[in-house]
Amino acid sequence: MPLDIPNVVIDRLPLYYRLLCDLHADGTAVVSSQELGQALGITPAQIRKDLSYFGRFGKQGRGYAVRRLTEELRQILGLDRRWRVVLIGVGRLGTAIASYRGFDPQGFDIVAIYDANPETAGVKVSPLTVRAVEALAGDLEAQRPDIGIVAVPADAAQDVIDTLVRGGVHAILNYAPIAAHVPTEVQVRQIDPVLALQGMTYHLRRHGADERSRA
Amino acid sequence: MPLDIPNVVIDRLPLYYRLLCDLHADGTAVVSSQELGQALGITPAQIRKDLSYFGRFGKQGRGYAVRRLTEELRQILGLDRRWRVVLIGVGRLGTAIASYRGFDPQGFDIVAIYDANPETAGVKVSPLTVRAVEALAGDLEAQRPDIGIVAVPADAAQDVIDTLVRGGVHAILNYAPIAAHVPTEVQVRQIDPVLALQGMTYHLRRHGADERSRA
DNA sequence: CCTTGTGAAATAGTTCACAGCA
DNA sequence: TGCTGTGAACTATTTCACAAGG
Repeated sequence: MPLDIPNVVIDRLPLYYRLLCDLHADGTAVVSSQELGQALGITPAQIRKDLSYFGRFGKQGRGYAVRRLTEELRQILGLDRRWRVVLIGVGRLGTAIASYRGFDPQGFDIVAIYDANPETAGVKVSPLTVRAVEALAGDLEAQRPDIGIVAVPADAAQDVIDTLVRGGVHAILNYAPIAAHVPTEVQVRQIDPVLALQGMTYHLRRHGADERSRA
Repeated sequence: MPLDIPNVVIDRLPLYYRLLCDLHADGTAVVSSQELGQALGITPAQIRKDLSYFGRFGKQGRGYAVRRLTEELRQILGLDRRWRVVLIGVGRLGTAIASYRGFDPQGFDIVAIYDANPETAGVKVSPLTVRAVEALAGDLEAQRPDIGIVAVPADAAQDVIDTLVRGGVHAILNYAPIAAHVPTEVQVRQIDPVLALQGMTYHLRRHGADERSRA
């Protein structure tokens, strides 16, 4: 119902969802915001507030029914269906992504994989044959996938992203080290280990004195 | 000098730094906050404010000298030195990380790689031999690396992280799908494609009507 | 002109603290 | 008692808007 839910809230939901799935697998039936917070390093108040945007899922004095809340979050996040994913770029990283076992159980099906290198066109990952990237635009029209994963070199990435967007893809997971340009209605998430490392070295520096004194 | 710089600001700095490096490589000598913002999808005011936490690097009426600003950011982020990195987990993902060419030019040296699988102990990535994960704790004492990259399965990750922390590592890049528990003085960055995808499916759902009407 | 650097204003997000219910 | 759900208070972050300088 509510249309103006902060984006930070949305991005925490998958965290809650994953923990709840684990709890459910462990046989836990009820959990409090306190316990959830402890496990995730988030304050209980924040978790309660986040969930309250979507409804009243808890029972006072008890906590949240794990099964019920898992189901609600699955609905909210749109994980009650499967999503069709295309992967572009089948180098070492792309191959690792294509063969990652974590997507399928969460409802993400990689339905096609593409590479610009003509020598890479051939059977690669178990059920999928690598297609020429030139076929991407046409395939998008025919196949209408929901999500694109971009694992091509930086200098090819914006072109691939443009093709995906023109082909009607509204969600892109970008592993290429560029600031992707997309229309506002297209979701992008960036995965960039170098930026992550550089964000940490800032803190390491300011902390160097401590570290050295332990030597 | 200033000690209370918002963390969001720090995490944008690497973005600026990378763009400035690119501009420098292209021969651009001066750039305005306007232009930087355009390229990164960030408001010019935000960029000016972010930079102002660290000093006055611009010239009114002109903009920022690319070379100067790049140099300042390199200092600020601690990229004016090399950092020693250990990688734990040499499966498909770990192998892709170990052979990624993007770390070295940014000052990150992978100095050792570890795996729990005894069969994996042997020469793997060009200059490095995979070591048994049992050797990690001892090696940390001797080698004192700065950063750990964790690419092991979820159920092994917290143990590895504990070992890294006990061994004096203060920055961890975690690819394992768990909420890592570390003391506050240890930096952690999470790389989790499934969480990223799940954050996007929420938006895809709320947008489904548009998409279907195009069919 | 043009663009920075920056207080002040506005917005966004988090935490508090307590009423209400099992 | 124990815990949720939630306005209100607080804190953080972004944006505005303009003086000042080249």
